[in-house]
Formats: sequence, structure tokens, C-alpha cells
Amino acid sequence: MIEAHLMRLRRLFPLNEAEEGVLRGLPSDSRRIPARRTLVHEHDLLDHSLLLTRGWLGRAKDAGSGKRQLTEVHLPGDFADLHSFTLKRLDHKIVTLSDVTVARVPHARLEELTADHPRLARIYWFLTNVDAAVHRQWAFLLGSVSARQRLAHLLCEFHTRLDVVGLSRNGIYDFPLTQDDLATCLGLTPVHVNRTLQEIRKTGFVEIRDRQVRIHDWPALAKLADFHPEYLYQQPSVL
Amino acid sequence: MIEAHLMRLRRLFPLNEAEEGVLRGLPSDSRRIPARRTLVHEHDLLDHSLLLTRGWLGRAKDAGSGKRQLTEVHLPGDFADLHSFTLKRLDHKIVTLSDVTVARVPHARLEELTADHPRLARIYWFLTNVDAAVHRQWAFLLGSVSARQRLAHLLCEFHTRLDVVGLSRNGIYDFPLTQDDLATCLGLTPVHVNRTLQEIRKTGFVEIRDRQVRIHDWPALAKLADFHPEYLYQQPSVL
DNA sequence: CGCGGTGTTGAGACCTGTCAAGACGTGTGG
DNA sequence: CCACACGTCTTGACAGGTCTCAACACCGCG
Repeated sequence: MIEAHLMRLRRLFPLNEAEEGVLRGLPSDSRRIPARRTLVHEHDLLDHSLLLTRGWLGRAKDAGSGKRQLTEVHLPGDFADLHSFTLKRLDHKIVTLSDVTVARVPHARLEELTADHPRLARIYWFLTNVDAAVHRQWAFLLGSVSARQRLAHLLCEFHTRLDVVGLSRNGIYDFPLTQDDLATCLGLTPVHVNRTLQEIRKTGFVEIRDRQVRIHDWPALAKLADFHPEYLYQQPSVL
Repeated sequence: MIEAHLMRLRRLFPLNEAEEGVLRGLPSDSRRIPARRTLVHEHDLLDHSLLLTRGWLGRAKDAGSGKRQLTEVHLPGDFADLHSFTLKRLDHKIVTLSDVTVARVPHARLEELTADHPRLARIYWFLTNVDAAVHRQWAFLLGSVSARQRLAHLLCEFHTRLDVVGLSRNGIYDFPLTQDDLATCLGLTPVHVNRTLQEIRKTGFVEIRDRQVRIHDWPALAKLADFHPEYLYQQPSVL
């Protein structure tokens, strides 16, 4: 069930059998939830974290004006709110962007895990820091980069992250987001996303069709996006 | 020397004497560096983190176009790159925004600390997660908020964070940033920062003069900024 | 069959960027 | 003491990217 999560971890850190066993024992239950629901509200007191096993989630901050900004999108294998283990209350919502399956991991179990397996504790600390790196990249994009480049970059990021868990093949991946969702990621209006998407489509590098992203020319797209995947920290680490 | 850092921690978590002793022993040395230098380059392999004891630092990401975006500003008492303890290489630069004094904390010492004092380990994990919360807030501001509100919000954030370490009194704090620096924080051009600053000055809520920020009407400024400090996680926590 | 969600298009407004020039203060060297 | 360079702040005119509002097309689904 948490196979995608283990794929992510194994790629970074070799796991021994004991560790894999502990990790498999983390979830207390698993539930399916439809798209467009709020799983966690800001400032709620939390006693568990959510491990995403299927579908897409987002971290959303809402403005008083009604505008919503996503600060990160979570893909299968991600902990959506591992940081609630230390923060206990979140400064943002967790929302479903598609139908999802999430496993609940009680903080009490993470408590045991970090006490008994310092190396796994470090790995999870690492993962929350990678989330922060993604936030930084998004802040950079939102503040300093054109709509076209931002959009191209986002499609590159999704491909690169999905590839790790086997959900993108040959630059093609299932893509549940609407243009409205893209707008909330990119700090744009849906209308402008639509126009930007058309522009990018015209280059022939990539297209979104039938809820799928198809990257036809990865080097060109990555160059257009100025995409450098180092910020995703997918290279093996020594801990 | 690391008094400001201890002030931050004590406000969140009561520290016993043993813990304070360990924390005081963290820095290996301390150095002064002038403004406008790069202390850490992206992708460098790091074996220590920087504890800021005086002055202001920034986390900067540079675009190919020459545009620079700050994703966080660090104030006295902050670890500027505690996350390098787990990441080892950063996806951004650390730059001085003013003359600063930084203490170097070898990762080896953090290694000992986290092994011997699990509670301090958790506290430092918490702090890196607060940095991520600040990134989220900035991403939100950059993506979904007007220049005026963004600027007002930034001045609110600085006040609130400086207050914890005793560096803002009655809404007045020393402010080393130029309008160019503000532009790199806010994703704006210096020209537009100038004009936005004039607008805000006209409200009478706050002004920047002689390298000082003077907040004359905090409630009004906070309202203008839609500032809610929860994302800074300054309330006492139980760990 | 009608409805809601999604995608598309057009016209015009507005926010922010670009480029250029000048004011002002400070420090430095002659 | 002056001359000058430099960083910073300010202002103006104009351009351009993105937003707003509105309307319509398309499609799956009840």
C-alpha cells in the first residue's frame, strides 16, 4: 500500500529489512476521498499525518479575497503533512485535487519510529526539508518568472517527481488538474492559464489532452522552463 | 553570543540547564562579514550551518535572466541554513543583506546534539519546518497578493520576528534593506517598490526613514496586510 | 434534455515593468 | 576644500503582461 513511498525512500537511502518493516507498519488505516474536499483545515490540532498512496493533494492557502494559492502539490508516495508531526497545527489547508487514497499515520507511531530508528528520523526530517525546497522554488517562480516559464516548469516538476514512483513513462503522465487548479498553483487566472497553455502547445514541446500530459520534447521543454531538478533532492544521499 | 537564538528557543520550549549548556557549546567560531557578500553558494557541499547573531541574511535564488528572488530573510537568532544539516547541499545562496556576525556550527556537533538530546533534535526539526512555513507564506504573497499588501505584510513579519529577540520596540526597528533589496523579496522592480512605499507612507500607518521602520498604527497596518502571525509559530509548543 | 463543470475567445482596464534622467547624500582622492 | 564617483531614492512617459468581465462551445452525466 505504501509501496510508492518506499520507492521514494529507497531511491535516496538504502533501507534494511528492519526499517522496511517498521515503515510498513506506520499507517493505521486507509481511506478513499473524492476530489475537491478539504482533508485538513488550517490551525486544526493534529495527531496524525497523511501518507498519499493514490491521487493528488495540494497545500492551499486562502486569501480573504477568495483567491487561493497552492504552495505545493503532493503526488503518490508523498507525506502530505509530515511537518504536522512537529508543528501540530498547520498554516494551510490540505485539499484533494483528484480522487485520492490516503493512509493515516498516527503521530504516536512516528514518535516511536523516531525514538527507535534515528536514521529514519533523519530521513523524515530530510523529507520535510525537501518540501521546503519545493516551496522555495515555487516562491522563486511566482516572484521572478513569466507565466509561460512557470507553467512549463510545473509540468517538468510533475514529470520528474512522478517518474520516481513509476507514474510517468516516456514523458506521459495522468494529470487530474483542471486549468483552474493550474491557476491556483501558478498565481494566475484561469483565463491566462488557458492562453499560456495554448502558447506552449504551439511550440509542440508538450500538450495536455484527455487528462494527460504528453511531453514530446523534454530537452526543449526543460530549457524553456529553465528546469534544474537539483532542488528536488532526488539523488542518493548518505545519512 | 547566541543569546538571541536562546531567546527564540526559550519562548517556544522551556530549556533546562543541560540543554542550554549544550546549545552554548554549538558554535565553533564567529566571524564578521560585510554586506552584499555570498556566504554559501548553491550546490556546495556543506559541513556546517550558520547561526546569525547580528545583522540580516537572505536566501537567494538567481534566475538565468539575472533576476534574483529572496525566499526568506534571516534575522538575529536564526539559523540561516540549519536545513543543510540534512540536505548537505543547498538549492539557493545565502547572502548578507547587511554587515553580519555569524557563528559556524559544525554538522558534527549537531550530529552529537541530535543523538544525545532527542528533544533538541525535535526542536531543530521544528525550526526548519517553521522556515518552510515562511516560504509558504511568501509563495502565497507572491502569487496571490497585491504589491501594496505584500510590502505591508513583509514589514509586519519583520516586526513580529524582531520583537521576539528584542530588536523591535514600539513598532520601531533598524532596517538595513534598500528598496532594491525589498524588490528582490517582493518580486517587484525597485521602481515599483518606490512607488508602493510612497503609497503606504501616505496612509500614515508606517514609514521607512533613516534605515529604520517606524510603525505608527499597527492594527491598521496589520489589517492592510491581512497579517496573521500564526504562520510564524511563535506560540509556546509542547514537545 | 438540461445542467454544471470545463475550456475558449474577445475587448478593454489595470497593475507592474522598462527605460531614462535627475536629485541627494556620502565617501574618497586630489 | 573641491571634484567626482557611487549608491540610493525619485520621477516621468510609455510598454506590456496579466486581469476582468462577458459570452459561448463542449461534454459527461443525471
